[in-house]
Order: sequence, then C-alpha cells, then structure tokens
Amino acid sequence: MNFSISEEDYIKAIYHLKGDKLSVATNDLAAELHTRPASVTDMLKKLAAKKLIHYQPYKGVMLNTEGRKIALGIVRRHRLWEYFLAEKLNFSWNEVHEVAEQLEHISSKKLIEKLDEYLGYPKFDPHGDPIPDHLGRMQATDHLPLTELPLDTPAVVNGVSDQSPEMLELLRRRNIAIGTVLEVKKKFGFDHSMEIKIKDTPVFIITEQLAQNIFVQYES
Amino acid sequence: MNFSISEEDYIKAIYHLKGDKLSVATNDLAAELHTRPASVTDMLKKLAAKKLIHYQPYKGVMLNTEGRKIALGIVRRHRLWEYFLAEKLNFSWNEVHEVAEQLEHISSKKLIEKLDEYLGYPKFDPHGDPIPDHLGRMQATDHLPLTELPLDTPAVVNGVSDQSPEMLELLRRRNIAIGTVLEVKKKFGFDHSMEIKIKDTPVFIITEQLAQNIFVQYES
DNA sequence: TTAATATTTTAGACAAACCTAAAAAAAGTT
DNA sequence: AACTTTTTTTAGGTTTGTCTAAAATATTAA
Repeated sequence: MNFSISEEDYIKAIYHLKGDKLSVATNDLAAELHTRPASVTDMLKKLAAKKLIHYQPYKGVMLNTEGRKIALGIVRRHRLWEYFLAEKLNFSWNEVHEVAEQLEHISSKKLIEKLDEYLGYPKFDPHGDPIPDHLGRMQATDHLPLTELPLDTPAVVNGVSDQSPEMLELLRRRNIAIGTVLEVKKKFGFDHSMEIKIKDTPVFIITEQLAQNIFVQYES
Repeated sequence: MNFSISEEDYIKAIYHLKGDKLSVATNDLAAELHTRPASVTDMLKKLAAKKLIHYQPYKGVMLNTEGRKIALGIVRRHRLWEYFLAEKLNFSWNEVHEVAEQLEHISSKKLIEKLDEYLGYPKFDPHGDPIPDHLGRMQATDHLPLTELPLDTPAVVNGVSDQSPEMLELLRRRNIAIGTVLEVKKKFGFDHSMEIKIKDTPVFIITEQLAQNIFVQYES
C-alpha cells in the first residue's frame, strides 16, 4: 500500500500527539497540521476506511497496529534524513527538520535501506531522538526533563522535545546541544527559573518552559 | 514562485521533448506524461497564465526564458540526485532514474547547494548527461550517435539518450557503460545492425535502434 | 479543393483535500 | 438537572489535476 503525503502527515501527527494519552483529539490534530477540525474529520474517516486507525466519532482517534507500523516507517525516514543532512551536508540541527519533512515522503524502500547503510546505521538523530530500525524497533531512551534533575548533579543532554526553530535557536545561543554536560546550581521558586552551569563557562539562567523541553540522563 | 509536482513534470517534459524542434505537440506531451491530451491542454493554459511557456492553441508549446530557467533547475536537481544515488549509495545506473524522479521535486535551494558541494560539483550524471550548475550553465558535450562513428575508429561512450530500465539493462549485458572505449568493425546494410569490438573481448552485434541511442566522442 | 483523418480544444464530471457555516454531541458550570 | 460552552461532525462548496465525449481545427490524401 502507498499513501499520499497528506495521509502520511496525519498518521505521523497522530503518532506524535498520542504520547501516553489514550487517544488524540480532532482539535489537536487540526492545530498540529494547520488545518481545520472539519478537514481532520474527513481524513479520519478515510484512514479508518483504510484500517490504519481506530476511530469513533466524538471519541478521538488512535493508531492500530498497521497504522503504527506506517508511522514508524515515516519517523524512520524523517530521522535518517535529518541525520544525513546534519552529518553529511553540514546542516545545523535547527535547519534539518524542515527539509526532512519533505524527504520523509519519498517512499522507495531501497533508498532508505541504502541510506541507512551509508550512514552506518545510526541510532539517534541530531535532536537525540531514536531512529527506528528497518523493523520499527528503536533504542529505549531515559529522558529526564531538566526540571527534575537534582541540584549539583552533572547530567548529559540527550534530547529536546520541541523542534521549533525558535527553541533550537535559543539552545544554540546558550551553547546547549545533544551531549552537553551541565548541572543545575539553583532553582528560583518565584518563577521556577533555574541557574545552569556548563563546565568552564559562567552560570546562566533559563526559564522553566525551556527546562521542561530539555531532556538529560545521568552521566555514566 | 513555487510550483506543484505536476507543473514541474510538465515543464521538464516540454524541456526534454523540445530537442531541436520548433515546438512540442500536445499529443507527445500526453504520451510522455501518461495522461490525456485534454489534461495537457488544461495544464498548458495554466502554465501560460503563469508566464512560463509560449502557447498558442493548436500550434504547440515552447518554454520561454523563465520556463527554461525553471526546467534547468529541475534537471539540475534530478541529475545531482542521480549522481548521489550512484556514487554514494551504490545504486546501479539503471536504478537511479526512478528515485531521482521523486527527489527532484524537493525544492529547498539550500539542500541542493549543499548537496552539490558535498558531491564535489560533478559535471555529469551517471548516464553521461551534463549537470547544470547553480546558474543553469552546463558543459557542452559532443554527442556523436554511434551510428555515425566511422569504422575501426576507437571512441569513448559519453552518453545514452534513452534511460528506460530495459535499455540500461541491455547495455549492462553488453558491458557498455559511460567511459567504455569501443569501435565499430562492420556495418550490415540489410538491417543496419553493426559489429562492435570492445578491447580484449570478442566482437558482438547490436541493432541500429540501440546504436542510435548510444553517444560517443573520439578518444582524446 | 474537397473529403477523410488526425490532432487539439471545449464542455462537463470526478476524486482528493481543503474550506465555512450550521447542527449535534460532549463536557463544564451553576 | 438544566444551561452554557467547547468540541466534533455534517452539509455543501472550492481548487487542482485528472477524465470522457463531443466539437473545432489542422493536416493529408484523393
């Protein structure tokens, strides 16, 4: 089976919005895809007819096994291309997402397998997100939000949840990237902002909002 | 200006079918694009409205300066991707075309410039066709059809005009590739087939039809 | 130069993916 | 529980790119 770009965009959006919720709301999909709720309903009916989702009117939507398989394929293509763009073409990590959005829709199986081989079967993309292998399996990651890291405990940045150019720009300015080792020196109760220390550089302050979107793991 | 995949396919087809003819016929476009003449007429009106072609009803179509610029951009993307697939991902030259048909529609200017740089600014794709540079300029090639090569004169294969998998398969079987040195030993008047000799291998026969689609240059 | 044939265009439809406005259902509030 | 607000769906349109069938134009042949 082959899917249109729109169908793939919906499947991917359902996959991403699902998280650990029970199901995804029509309105949330509309917001994510910059479209209208009525359009989402139309497409959900189509995807249900193709047996890729479990959909009951007014009750939200979730992927079924087949849909999840498709979603993982799209995610795999997206993240492999991101890796290619960053690693081979020297795109900076805040530029890769947009181009990968287009490349991910190219469906040649052979292309993706050859690309994967060429890249050396990478396990993570430039944002720290795991890349599904050709069977849809991916490395488990323990993503601790920076907000929950105890004080004075060195940890390694291993992911960011939001990939908007604005946020990635902000991280770049603070010299925070995947692999950066940092620790939290102080938390301010008033606005929940926190003081961050990166080795050999002066401390600086980040907002709670930013901290929530940075994931770390303890140094091993 | 940004163009749809369909629009780009039409522009590319007009570019390729034009050759040294005065204009391109509606029927020929329909055949090339696997669509119907009526659909072609519709699209020609649209492209004319966008000022990319010169089109007069019943009189055929040609690209104007702007259209030719767009076409060269598409050809550039196509051939760069072909080069990438063959050179980096180890696709064989008869597999690259189909995938490049999809990749060529990804429009990021930055992607193509970075790719070009990464590949080392190649001048020819795996089929021997010249790759336009970022200004649309390409290396002049003297493409002598094999049918016009004099007897017993060594020459280098520098291109093929038809890129159907069938033909490329045939060439592969005959060990003919870009760069192969060969000479014509004999021409048979009856069916215009010809006897070909590649150094250190036995002579073999090829049809006139195949010979017309193989281009060579004299050894330098 | 008229008739036959081939090519091209027009007219009217259709599917995919979107839209707005209104109706229906669910959730939240008093 | 009844009312209000929010969410979601339905109904009916629009645009893009396609189609078939019929009409118009151009080309070829007698």
